[in-house]
Amino acid sequence: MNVTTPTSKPIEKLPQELVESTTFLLKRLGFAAKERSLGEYEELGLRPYHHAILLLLDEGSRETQGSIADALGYDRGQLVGLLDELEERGLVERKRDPNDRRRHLVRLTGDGTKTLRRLRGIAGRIEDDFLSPLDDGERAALHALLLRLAEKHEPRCALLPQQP
Amino acid sequence: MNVTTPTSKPIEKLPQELVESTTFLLKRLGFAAKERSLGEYEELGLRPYHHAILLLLDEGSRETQGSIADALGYDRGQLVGLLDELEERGLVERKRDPNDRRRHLVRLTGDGTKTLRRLRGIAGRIEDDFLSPLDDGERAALHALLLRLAEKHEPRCALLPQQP
DNA sequence: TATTGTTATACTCTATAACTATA
DNA sequence: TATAGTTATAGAGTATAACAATA
Repeated sequence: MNVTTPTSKPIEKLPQELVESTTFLLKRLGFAAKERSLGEYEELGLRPYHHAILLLLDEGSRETQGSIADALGYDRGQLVGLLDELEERGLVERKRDPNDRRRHLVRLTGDGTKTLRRLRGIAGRIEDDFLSPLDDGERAALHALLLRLAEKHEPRCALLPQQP
Repeated sequence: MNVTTPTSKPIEKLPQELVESTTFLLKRLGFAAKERSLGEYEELGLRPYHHAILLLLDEGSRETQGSIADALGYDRGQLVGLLDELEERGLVERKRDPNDRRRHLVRLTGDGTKTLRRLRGIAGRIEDDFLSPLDDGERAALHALLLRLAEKHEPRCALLPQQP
């Protein structure tokens, strides 16, 4: 459902109760951020999913497909297609793990590193534009609050080990 | 892509750069909030879209389909199906506007009001659980910050008229 | 001719599960 | 038998545009 484009006419207001709901704002802003990202990444023919994969590979050299999927929370079947697209463009390489021939080891290529640099630039611009209504202190405060929520709802975001 | 269910195994960490990105956290948390809402609303056979429509009708008695779509940012074609579902359950009524027979006037029924009460209860519980890592002051601070962003990215959320 | 609501279509996303090859 | 990766399929969600009635 297209929720992004404001009408040009006098703007009809959302119900007050929705605007007062923090989870509603999170849903709408998350959607807006996603739409923005999809649009900006399009110039490289990639999506945020690809960026996340390249970032992960850039951090810890070689990963198996299963560990990539687990770390990013992606479905393994979906990951195959994403890696196919990255491999076709020569941004990553897959090769069999000689120790366990069921596994594929994936790694960044030189072109992948270059493309990652461009993606970082795009992502940085999106971040800065999206947060432009806030000053630096407010941005830090928002990030800290979101991180607290993410530790509960997205445990992969946790900075420190969970205490159950 | 299934991003909700944490694995039971030792949790693989997301790339640090993603966790440090506020827009990334907004996307993930917005998605998590959406999934949570969809699940909880299921017991009534409804979705958050229906809740938003009922809230809008509850605020300002009779609305045309076009004004509902504009206020909520929904596609008009999609709204038809949502209203069909609400009408089948007897939660809203549609009738032609005698002044302009192209228009349909939509209003809440008594059952609609009752169901809205139950939806408010569900939404309140979701809100409280989702924000449970934060105390009251932190929740207010987060809401205020998100509202600032929403005024830019979702003008319908604006509390005061825009100054262009 | 423009607008309101409706319907139909197509396209994207994603969830599921069957399949292979290795272990 | 269980696991890693692959492939195929179906379903939900949504965007687009054609359409009928009315202005």
